[in-house]
Amino acid sequence: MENTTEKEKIRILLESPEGEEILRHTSAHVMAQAVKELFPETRLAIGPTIENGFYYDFDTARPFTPEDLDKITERMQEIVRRAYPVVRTEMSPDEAIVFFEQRHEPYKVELIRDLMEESMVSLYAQGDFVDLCRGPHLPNTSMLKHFKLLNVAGAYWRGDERNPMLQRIYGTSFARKEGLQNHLKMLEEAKKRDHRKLGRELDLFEINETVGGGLILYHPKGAMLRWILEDFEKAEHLKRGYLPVIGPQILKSDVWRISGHYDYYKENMYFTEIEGKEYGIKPMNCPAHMMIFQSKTRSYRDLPLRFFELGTVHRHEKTGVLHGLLRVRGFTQDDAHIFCLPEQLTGEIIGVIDFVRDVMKVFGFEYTLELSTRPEKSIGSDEDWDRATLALTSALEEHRLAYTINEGDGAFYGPKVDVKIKDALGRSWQCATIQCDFTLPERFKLRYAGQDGSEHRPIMLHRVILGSLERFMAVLIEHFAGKFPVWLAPVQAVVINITDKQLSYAAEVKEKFVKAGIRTDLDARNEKMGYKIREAQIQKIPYMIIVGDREMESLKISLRSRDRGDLGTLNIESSIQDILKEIEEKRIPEDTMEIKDQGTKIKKQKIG
RNA sequence: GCCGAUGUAGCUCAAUCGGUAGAGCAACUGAUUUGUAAUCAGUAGGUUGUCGGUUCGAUUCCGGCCAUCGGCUCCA
Repeated sequence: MENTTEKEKIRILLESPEGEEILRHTSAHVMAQAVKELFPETRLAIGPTIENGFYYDFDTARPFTPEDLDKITERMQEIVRRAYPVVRTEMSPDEAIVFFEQRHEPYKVELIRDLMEESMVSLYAQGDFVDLCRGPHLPNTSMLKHFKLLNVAGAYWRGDERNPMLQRIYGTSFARKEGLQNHLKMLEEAKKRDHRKLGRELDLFEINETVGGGLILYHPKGAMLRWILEDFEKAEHLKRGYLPVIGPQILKSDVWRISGHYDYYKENMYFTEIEGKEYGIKPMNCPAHMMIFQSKTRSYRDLPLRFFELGTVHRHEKTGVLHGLLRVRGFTQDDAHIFCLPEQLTGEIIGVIDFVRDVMKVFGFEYTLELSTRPEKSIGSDEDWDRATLALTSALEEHRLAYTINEGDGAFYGPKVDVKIKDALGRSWQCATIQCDFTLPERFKLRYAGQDGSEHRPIMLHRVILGSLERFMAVLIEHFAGKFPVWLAPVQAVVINITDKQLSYAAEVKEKFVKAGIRTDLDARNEKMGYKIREAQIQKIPYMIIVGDREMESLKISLRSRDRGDLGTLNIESSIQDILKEIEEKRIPEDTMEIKDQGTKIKKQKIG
């Protein structure tokens, strides 16, 4: 028997991040054991831990059903009750191969073949179940308490689509009941905030089967939100010396040959034909910007030149990857290309990072920076790479910005800095990215006249701040759970009359708000006030302006805030001023940051 | 693209064993004139995703396609 202090110690250890990782790993083994007991013909593949959980891949005769998950859960609980000690043994890779061949586990054998240079491999056993595993594990299966199997999915062996598809079961496991409960609550909250659900409920946008997958129809309120973001972006870019440019939707394939897209990106592009000439619908904005740079002789005095475009691009994405506004086939990027002198590069990068900082502050996002360096498959000279990487790092260092390095994760044409923002549920999203590119200036033969009178190649940065407006809107919707700050709310206020008697006064009040520049509706329907308030709350309209006899007689209004409830009877003019101030300051509602969890889901989208 | 699930009214869902579909909300009409999250009554609304097969008869069974959802893969 363990004494209490010993138990206490173990409990504390298990609650640490490392402890929970071990716990989850053992959970995966217990699940595999349960599956083997219930379906002995199943072959084991791999079962690692992931953020907040674990999974195990199985090769099965038939896919698992939700009922199977229930059975597996029951059997897991039984295995926990059986309280098997978890025993580590070691053997040489050769012995291990024989061992797993005897047990008819071909995937394990394949894994061991990659470990042949090791002198020993470790195995963990609990009861009859033995798995190849580096460990460590819990000493006993009875220590598993709070776990739940979540879903089944197909997954390729070793993540390669040429390999057979296995059945993966995802689950989660925690040392404390509250941990599990919180996590499940977070998943539920994420479901409630799902931008696809809120997009319908708030009547922002739709994706229509007849129109096509991955193509967005913005409804008036969604389009309003887009406009607000676009106006904001235009103003911010003008403040920072960007010049507007606009390229066409289709460009002759000649351009795509120059840019390299015709060779490297063709399978993601759509093509059309005009009078026998092939045109490509743009998947990126850069070639048009290159052409505009090229359109006349440029001098070093013109640089830096910052071309900005809210550029709508179309990319062929496989049907299975489409996902609401997050992964679409047509989207608009807040795209810019900065052409500069070598000595301007660091300053320009800092300028973009500052830009990102300012913008993310406005929306209330925390973020982290990641530097991605040269990948194996890449083009350009070592000098170019070194110079560009140095420019990025020195910009980060000079600004004393914390960043992590993704070795070899850069674009094939240059290194990049990605910005990962973190939403109210702790999930991260990639939005902004800054990429150095030597290829395109080369391919388009861009040049400027230097101070020395000779021609030089400018350096170019691609960058987006919000990334794709579609994606950013999705993140905003989920981050705010549809309760947008007033400045972003498509409808900022709604006038609610109590009876028909106040209709004309209500219309007057609405006019005053509208004239002041506040997006205000009038709900003149013959419904009870409570009904209209309920509807406005559900529509997450920031302010409800209530007018009854009392307000009409005193020429006042009663104001109700979506977030703070009844604010009492107020003057029209001072209410307008207060709301305008809130809009001006782009104030963020306090309750946005409700639930935090470690859940991390990274969605990337390429820029051009 | 791959594995699995799903597709019924604008939305959320129901329909026993195969016998041509029903509710709530929304919409519309009428009554009601209301004080901080749902007033009452009535009316209308459907080629059950789509194409084909089996059957006397298909929302139901089978197959193809499309789309969506959960993943995988992909994401210059």
